[in-house]
Amino acid sequence: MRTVEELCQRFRAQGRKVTPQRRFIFQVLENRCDHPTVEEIYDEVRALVPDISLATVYNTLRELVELGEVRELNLGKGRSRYDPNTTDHQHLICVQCQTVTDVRCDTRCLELTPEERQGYRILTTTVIFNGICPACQKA
Amino acid sequence: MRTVEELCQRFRAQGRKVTPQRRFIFQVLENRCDHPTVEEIYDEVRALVPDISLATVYNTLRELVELGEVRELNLGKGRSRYDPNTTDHQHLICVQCQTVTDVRCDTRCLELTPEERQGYRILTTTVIFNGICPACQKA
DNA sequence: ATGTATGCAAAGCGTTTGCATCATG
DNA sequence: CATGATGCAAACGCTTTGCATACAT
Repeated sequence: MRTVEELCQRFRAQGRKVTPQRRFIFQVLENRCDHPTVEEIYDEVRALVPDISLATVYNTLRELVELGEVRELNLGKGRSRYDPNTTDHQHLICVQCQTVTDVRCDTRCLELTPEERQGYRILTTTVIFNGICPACQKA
Repeated sequence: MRTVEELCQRFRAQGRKVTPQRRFIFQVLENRCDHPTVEEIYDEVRALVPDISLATVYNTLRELVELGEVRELNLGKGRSRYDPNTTDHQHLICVQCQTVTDVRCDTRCLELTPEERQGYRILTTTVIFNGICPACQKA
């Protein structure tokens, strides 16, 4: 995802408006690698703009996802998580505490053979490593 | 997943009861590779037991998942899909029509190095190939 | 006879939407 | 000043739960 200022420019360039609420949401997301949920983002932004509505957070996140500035992670049931890192990478998920960590690993070996492809045209490949994080291993 | 009769035995062995509703749900799932949703299973079972309740389908599916007889697929938003194939395999998903197809491919190359693992103990690796199915490519 | 399963309806949870009001460009 | 954004609350879709009744063991 771009910097807060770049995002503001991009929004304006598209006829969208830059409100204080949006600016704070961008700020909370910037350089974030802990894959927060909407609720977590909402709580942090609310510390800065006390009467922001949850719907505004949802709406702004949806726009950021549509613009390709943020990636939405649907890791099974429950709430979505948001990832401002839009470069190619995979995720490590702790099955106990649900912590999500970025991994960068070579996935080229996953290229399917024509038979395996079954006529599909492959666009992207998602890899999720499910495991137990260091903290949960101790407990 | 086991055969209908084997499942019935397993249920009884655990103190669970084998009702006609459950038997029909097992039957609809047996040898199934199209990854049906709860709604689809419900509709098919209802053709056999007209006044079965949706809650019974949900409850029975949950039990089958807990017993490891059926795998629940949470592919992003929306409803879950159920897969009676519990052997090691991956999925091809059409991003347009949401069709899910099984793939069997070698994922051994995805073994993470110690640095990549970041202290996690990896249990399973989920791979999803997102693409466009043959039918949608024509349209 | 005991206890689990059922159907129904209501509640739950995360997310979206409608609408009157507000404020950016 | 026009248009898009906001906050609120209600609606939504999927899933779970509470409860009285029915049925498998």
